[in-house]
Amino acid sequence: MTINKNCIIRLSRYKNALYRLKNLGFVKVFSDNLADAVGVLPSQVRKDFSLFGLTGNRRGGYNIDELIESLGNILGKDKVHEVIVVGAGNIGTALMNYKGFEQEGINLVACFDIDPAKQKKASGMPVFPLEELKDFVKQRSVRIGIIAVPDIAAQQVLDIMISAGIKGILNFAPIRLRGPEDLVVNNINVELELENVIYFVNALRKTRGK
Amino acid sequence: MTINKNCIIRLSRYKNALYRLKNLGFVKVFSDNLADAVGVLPSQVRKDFSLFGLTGNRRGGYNIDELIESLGNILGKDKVHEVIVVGAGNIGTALMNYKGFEQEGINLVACFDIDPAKQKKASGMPVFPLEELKDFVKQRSVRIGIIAVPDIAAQQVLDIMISAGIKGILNFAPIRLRGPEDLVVNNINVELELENVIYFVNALRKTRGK
DNA sequence: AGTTTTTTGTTATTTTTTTCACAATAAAAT
DNA sequence: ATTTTATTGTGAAAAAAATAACAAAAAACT
Ligand SMILES: NC(=O)c1ccc[n+]([C@@H]2O[C@H](COP(=O)([O-])OP(=O)(O)OC[C@H]3O[C@@H](n4cnc5c(N)ncnc54)[C@H](O)[C@@H]3O)[C@@H](O)[C@H]2O)c1
Ligand SMILES: NC(=O)c1ccc[n+]([C@@H]2O[C@H](COP(=O)([O-])OP(=O)(O)OC[C@H]3O[C@@H](n4cnc5c(N)ncnc54)[C@H](O)[C@@H]3O)[C@@H](O)[C@H]2O)c1
Repeated sequence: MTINKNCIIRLSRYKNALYRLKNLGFVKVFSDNLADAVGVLPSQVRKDFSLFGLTGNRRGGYNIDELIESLGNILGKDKVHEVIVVGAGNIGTALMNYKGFEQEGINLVACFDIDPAKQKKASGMPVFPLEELKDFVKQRSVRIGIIAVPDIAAQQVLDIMISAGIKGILNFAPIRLRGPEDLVVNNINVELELENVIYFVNALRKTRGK
Repeated sequence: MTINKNCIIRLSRYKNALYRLKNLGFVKVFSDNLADAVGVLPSQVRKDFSLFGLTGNRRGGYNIDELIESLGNILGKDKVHEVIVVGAGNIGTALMNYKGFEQEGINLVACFDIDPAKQKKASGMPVFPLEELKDFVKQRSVRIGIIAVPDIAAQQVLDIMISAGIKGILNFAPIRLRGPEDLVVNNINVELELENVIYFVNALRKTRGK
């Protein structure tokens, strides 16, 4: 059983689909419902579940509440996770304003920036000077951080975060970050994804005529 | 030769790494330099290049300028691509303010929103009423669009975009979009990525003791 | 009660992707 | 001019992931 990023991503998607099905009033679900909701094959759903010992009833499908609970446990939804943001620019501000994290047990607790003009402690989420990051993270044992600073600053910010005890990073800077082997880094590169969409639109136009 | 999303993503990464190397004054590059910059094995780099007929010189590596040009052609960097944004909220505004797209030949030309309070034609990028999307897109033959509206509105917005002629989507709404087979959709799901980071941080803590 | 139908859970198969391995070759060194 | 060294380009091998296949089991039906 190899822990595979795509597999965990699928678990999150199953969980989100289950929330929706539950809201729609469903009580049980079959692997092909989930497959359809997420865009994979039913055998993939059952394979993923099997990997984590998630079981249903033959001919009876899966109980949605139980499945949500089990997936929640696997994905760490049983506790609230505190997360810091570094960089109070366009992206950092968008994240701080976003209301959707709370329901997922993700709690953005503070932001840090080098620009004094961005710093504010009054209303909304506090934005502290970068120098205060280390103490804050250590004191509150924050493990997860988001990097939303320009690419040239990203590695240096990461190094500070690592020294403070951060173990997992969501990185928006379009640069490959270097860190110890046990550091978890997921990258979101908007330009790359757009460029990729453009490539495939062109590629399809070429192959499918017109 | 199967066109594979990850492979194209790697081509973009190689291209970005080459920009940096060029700025640093390098003229030629070896597969292991690129591999290191991007975080893959040298054989992967050569395999990718081989798939697209990109060649270098045995023992001489690759000429950076030539490689940038070739990758640029493959990735459609020879022309400027017009892109529209739908949803002038947190994410939409962050994207509109972002200066980095221009250098990549990506031109965000307009935004559309249903909320009259968000609409403005004066300074900066124009934000038009949603009803004007179809005409705008048809008239300018825009092919690519970004969805930055709440999840409940995303599918309905997509349908409008498709009817207007949009062929490729970058979607920020945490929902699976349905469209015709030849529609290209890349999703950016920030919560999912964060949840994933959290999972692996916890998983590592469990396996590696402490 | 027995038969049919449906859906799981898991093993086997296939496909895809990555990695290896090495001959071909060009530059550098002798 | 010959030898050594370094690096590509690609076909073969290995690894990983996805898909299919199907026996086991449980519900529904007769
Ligand atoms: N905004 C977008 O839509 C977008 C799109 C694609 C990629 N990105 C990437 O996301 C990242 C953030 O983009 P943005 O548009 O929010 O940038 P931004 O310039 O709006 O904000 C960056 C913030 O980081 C702060 N900062 C700079 N150096 C710092 C440091 N060493 N420590 C702490 N704070 C520091 C700045 O003061 C600023 O507030 C960038 O790497 C960018 O390339 C953004
Ligand atoms: N902001 C974030 O950091 C963040 C994080 C994770 C996911 N997301 C996702 O990104 C999307 C956008 O998030 P946001 O924070 O920018 O939302 P937002 O609420 O700030 O903005 C949404 C905008 O879309 C507009 N809108 C609503 N329905 C519309 C319609 N039918 N047609 C056109 N415009 C419409 C609204 O008027 C608003 O301006 C959402 O799907 C959200 O779940 C955002």
